[in-house]
Amino acid sequence: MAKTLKVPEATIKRLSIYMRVLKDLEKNGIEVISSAELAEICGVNAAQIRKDLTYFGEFGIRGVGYYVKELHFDIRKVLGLNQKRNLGLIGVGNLGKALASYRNFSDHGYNFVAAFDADKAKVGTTLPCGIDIYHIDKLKQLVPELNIEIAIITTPASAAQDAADAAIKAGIKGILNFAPVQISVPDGIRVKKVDLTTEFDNLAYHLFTS
Amino acid sequence: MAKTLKVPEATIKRLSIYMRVLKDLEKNGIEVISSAELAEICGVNAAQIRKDLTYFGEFGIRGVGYYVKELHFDIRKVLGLNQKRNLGLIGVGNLGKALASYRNFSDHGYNFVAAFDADKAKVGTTLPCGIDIYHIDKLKQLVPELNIEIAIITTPASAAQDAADAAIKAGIKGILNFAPVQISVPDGIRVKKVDLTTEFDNLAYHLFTS
DNA sequence: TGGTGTGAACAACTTCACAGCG
DNA sequence: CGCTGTGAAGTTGTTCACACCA
Repeated sequence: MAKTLKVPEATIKRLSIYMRVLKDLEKNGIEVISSAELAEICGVNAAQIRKDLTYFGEFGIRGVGYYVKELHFDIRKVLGLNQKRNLGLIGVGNLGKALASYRNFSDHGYNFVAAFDADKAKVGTTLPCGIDIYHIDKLKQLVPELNIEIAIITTPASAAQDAADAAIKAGIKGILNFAPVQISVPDGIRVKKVDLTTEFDNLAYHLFTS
Repeated sequence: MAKTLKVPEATIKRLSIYMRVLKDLEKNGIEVISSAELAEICGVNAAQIRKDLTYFGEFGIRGVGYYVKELHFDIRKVLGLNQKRNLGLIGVGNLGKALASYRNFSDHGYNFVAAFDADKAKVGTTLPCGIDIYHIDKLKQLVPELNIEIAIITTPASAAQDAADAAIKAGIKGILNFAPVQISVPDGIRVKKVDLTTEFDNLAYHLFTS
């Protein structure tokens, strides 16, 4: 019985992790798992897992645990990941190329369908992974045409805001921003920033301080 | 007057962001900034910034704000980022190569000094960015020799745990793990996992669910 | 019996509101 | 006067502990 209390942001993040682990367990033929065992693998508290799940319903069997395959399917559905998503890459540098060819994304239903760059020398060429590179001006046309839902920005910091503006004007609703700069967007558009340097800073702090 | 109350994890993460913004402001010749202005740029609450800073001392001037250059320096010091760090890359695939050549890291004092891989065909060659590739067996020797402090794991999931084990045996204390798998480590070793697929999942959830 | 589902206690983090200082 | 620094209030997220059920 799905309740519609507001779901903590932290819960959403963990569900995505549970899903990955369940997928793995399923592949290895594990059929049933308890919250305690799953917690151990995911590195979280067992009550946490049970509580996370109650936001969306009851999925377990008392005295037994959870059916791996079933729970995997249910979480998938809850997260809206039971369908493929088309991605557009904006900014074809080293990082962009690496992301576009990262197998793990397509394994999870995320497919790059086009790449965009301002550099005329790159436009018209094709990435090793088979994705064509278009000029940024083509966003407006290709976003609807190829049904691109999410833009991945891997431009230099100085070009990131323009890239975001162009993507939004073309109809993009979600952006994953790898450029080391905060970009501002109108209401209704969702941006996630992935700041790798921040991760280093954090690690360094914990390693070398006090 | 630095107090030694425990510092929230969330505060550490934000300090790293403030620092990046302050660095930028300094470059643009801004000399003074109020918590309200800085908050606006960072997308957080002004009181949050002031509170974050109180964990480490008093850095502002009432009625005025903060001296950009000074605050930048102080946060840098607090985070232990006032010195360079040597990184070792383990797993020379597309992602690894992209990270090693990412200018933004070296701009912030993080330098890749060696790369390691199990593939004999890669060993002995040099990356475009000038970093030599060694066999994983060389970790034990080169980690102390090159003073490598942090390992960046970009191997396939199946090789990540072995890579971590080897790095730890060689004396590494901090690991940034890009492989899509949870790795387990002994006490005293710090691991940060960067899970890019999770970021997509999160974005997709917010975009396409209720 | 053993493990889920969950209210209630607890802990962590954020925001408010204002005293106090430059 | 304006903006910092900070106790106190408010909010959000986590863990406990146990009733309940397969």
